[in-house]
Amino acid sequence: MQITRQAEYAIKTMLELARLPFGQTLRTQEISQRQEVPEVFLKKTIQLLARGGLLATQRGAQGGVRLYLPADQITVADIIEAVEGPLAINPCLAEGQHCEKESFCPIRRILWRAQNAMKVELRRESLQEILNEQ
Amino acid sequence: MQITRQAEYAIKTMLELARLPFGQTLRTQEISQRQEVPEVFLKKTIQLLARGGLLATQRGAQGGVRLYLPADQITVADIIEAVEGPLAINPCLAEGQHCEKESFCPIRRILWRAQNAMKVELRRESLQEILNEQ
DNA sequence: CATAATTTAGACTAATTATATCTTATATGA
DNA sequence: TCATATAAGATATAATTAGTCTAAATTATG
Repeated sequence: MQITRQAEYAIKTMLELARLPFGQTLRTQEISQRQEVPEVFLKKTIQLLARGGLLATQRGAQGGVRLYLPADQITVADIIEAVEGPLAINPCLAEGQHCEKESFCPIRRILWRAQNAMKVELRRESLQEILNEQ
Repeated sequence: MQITRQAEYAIKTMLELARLPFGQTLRTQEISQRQEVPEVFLKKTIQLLARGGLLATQRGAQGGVRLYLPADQITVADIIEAVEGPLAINPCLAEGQHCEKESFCPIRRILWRAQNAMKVELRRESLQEILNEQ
């Protein structure tokens, strides 16, 4: 019932980048040091975020990572989904999933409500708003 | 971000028992067949529920498993906690946990809200109410 | 008291998921 | 065009979760 460590690292990374003026890059190494996450592992995490359309990466000297969208257009839900896949607390509740017991399964209904309540919160605020709150 | 398969089996088991008049027992084998969960694994799950104070078990002939409390006093949150431990979407958010960054960590605040919203839903209805809804 | 039914307990295996490392490809600037 | 910085991709290791098997303990019943 926990998000993965990788998802946590991803959120930290995105927040770190969201503090910069939009468009500015940071090296993975720098992020890893500031947020105290293992660098090589962070690179893989960044790959997932890039594939998910949340980060732009640039190789080579002067390269690095930057947000693909402005911080007011990204939510924590987006980040978790980019790293873990669909936000679902049970396989049968992932979007696009159907179960033949769906119509009468009492578990599905209660879990769906819980999942939905959680999603609503994770989508409520953008990274920008989260940082402004402090 | 998912509950474990074991937690799902546990919820199914508890709902199956909640359909019976309070005090009535069912054999593990019977539950496993009705709910289509592997029997030997279900036994382990039942142990956890019994240790968590949710089930009473009785060995021997005519033995079996029954609810320890009436179905209107049990929530899905109770069941998940008995099987998985504290309901937390990140280690730092488990009850009793403290983190020195707590006061200013932006991740903690947003995740806490999401976790709380989910918990509220999982505690909103008793097993009795869940079954009555159908 | 003997027997059969049934759960308990623990060790073990297999599968899946998470984490970490190593190698390759690409971009930049001298 | 070469050396270096940097991310991408592939592979290996570790941890967790899921499931099985065996033996022992408990209880009801004849």
